[in-house]
Amino acid sequence: MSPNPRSAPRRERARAATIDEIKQTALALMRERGTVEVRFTDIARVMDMTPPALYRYFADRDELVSALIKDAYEGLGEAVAKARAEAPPGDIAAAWVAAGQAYRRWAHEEPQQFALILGMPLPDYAAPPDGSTSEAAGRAMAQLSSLFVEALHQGRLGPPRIREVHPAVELCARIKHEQHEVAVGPAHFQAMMHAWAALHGFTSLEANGHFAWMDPEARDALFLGQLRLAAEAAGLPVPA
Amino acid sequence: MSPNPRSAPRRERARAATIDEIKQTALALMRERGTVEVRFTDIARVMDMTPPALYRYFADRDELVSALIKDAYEGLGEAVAKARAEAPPGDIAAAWVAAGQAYRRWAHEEPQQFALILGMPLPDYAAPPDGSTSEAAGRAMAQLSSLFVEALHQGRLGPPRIREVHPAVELCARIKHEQHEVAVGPAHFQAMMHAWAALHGFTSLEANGHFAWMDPEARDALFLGQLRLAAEAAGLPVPA
DNA sequence: CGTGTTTGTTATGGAGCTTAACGAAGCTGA
DNA sequence: TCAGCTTCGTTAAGCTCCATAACAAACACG
Repeated sequence: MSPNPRSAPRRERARAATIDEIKQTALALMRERGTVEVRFTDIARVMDMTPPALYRYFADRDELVSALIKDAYEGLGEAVAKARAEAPPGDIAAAWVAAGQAYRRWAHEEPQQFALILGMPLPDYAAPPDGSTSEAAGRAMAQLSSLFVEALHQGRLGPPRIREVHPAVELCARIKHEQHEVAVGPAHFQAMMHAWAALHGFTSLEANGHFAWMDPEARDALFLGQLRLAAEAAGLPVPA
Repeated sequence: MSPNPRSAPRRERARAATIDEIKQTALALMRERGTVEVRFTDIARVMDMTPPALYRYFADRDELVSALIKDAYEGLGEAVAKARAEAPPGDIAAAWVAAGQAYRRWAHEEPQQFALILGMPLPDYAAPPDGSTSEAAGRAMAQLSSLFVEALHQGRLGPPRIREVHPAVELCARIKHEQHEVAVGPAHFQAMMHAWAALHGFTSLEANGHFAWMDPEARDALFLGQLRLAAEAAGLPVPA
């Protein structure tokens, strides 16, 4: 064992650390400038490197952005999952509020990342080829779906306030059900989508500054109202 | 009147036409490439001009984008107003559906313009200094508000499904009321915001491709369900 | 017509992305 | 230890685009 047997992994770790530093620097610059645009030149300058050096780690700028998008998907998913896990166990209403607040808070704190994954898709970014077209959609649905399942098991899932489920929607629900992505019936599937849309709408408008004329306290209250309304319509226990 | 007395206006008209052509070309390129980015070089090439010529009409690229944003505000506002006007007069439910469908259709047909005004704001674009921070928000509110007023006058505006209105929200509603931007009470003000958020959430998710895995027919049905739910919660007549 | 304005051109500079060519450092194995 | 390979960084250079400057043509108007 003349050299270090972990020498190769060490180099890999250094590489991983550099990749991470690049991404973190890119995020910091995005936050600083309030844009999703990011210049290789700036990243290099902050990192005390020359721009071409970055090409050892990312083939081009799009590849960096793709990596940032992937991270953002995970970041949002984790934030929501963590909030749900930290809510009082068994309390569906609290879990729904916690998840919604996490979604909103993440969007508010990371508007650039939020725009990256849920705003207009980049022209050339291809979703990771591992299946799911939109990972964020998948995660959101999974989080929501499990909430409904938990409520069902507790016998606290009421009928959603939906007049009738259109056959096409029912078909979609069945497909999702067979893919084990959604474990509830068609009516609750539709209710889930409505709840997600309402949550996302408020979040998106607020994150993009269209509620800036409102008092923060009013925004908070309004958001809670939106969550209550969605829960009520979906047949979930209504938060206090 | 040796030359044409309207000769000066003629030149102005030519200028206006060129400005319009630049903007239309920019929009066409945005649609074609699926981006909000637009290159002066490309616009000039399409218009058989050289890039510097464009600087006779717009000081820089940001000024062009600002003009496009302003147009987009108007485009969305007009689309919604037109749809409302064409709905059967006096039928609140139909008007709500028509307005919502117009909002959704416009976002679907012009995702770039939609992103421009309701997506992440550009870093350096300053809202037109004539007051309203977000014109789109103002227009949307005005459209919604007038819908509620009409329902009220018809005696068909029920109580919104809202438990209690938070004092901060009530204050916001009063301010808006005094500014003559919203002519309904606090509870219905809150209901309006909820309705707008739900409408916008579905529209935004769909326009950004996050419902692409769904059948178009299912999306249509889902959207209608969302509108019904929002109307019901707001105390508006519920569409059929 | 002659003058000043408008609108276009070509020439030029500067910034950013990206590739190519090269050098320094570190791992690897005799 | 030392030669060879890989990795990582540099400098040099080309391309594209934004933007300004300087200049030429078209045009309104007295």
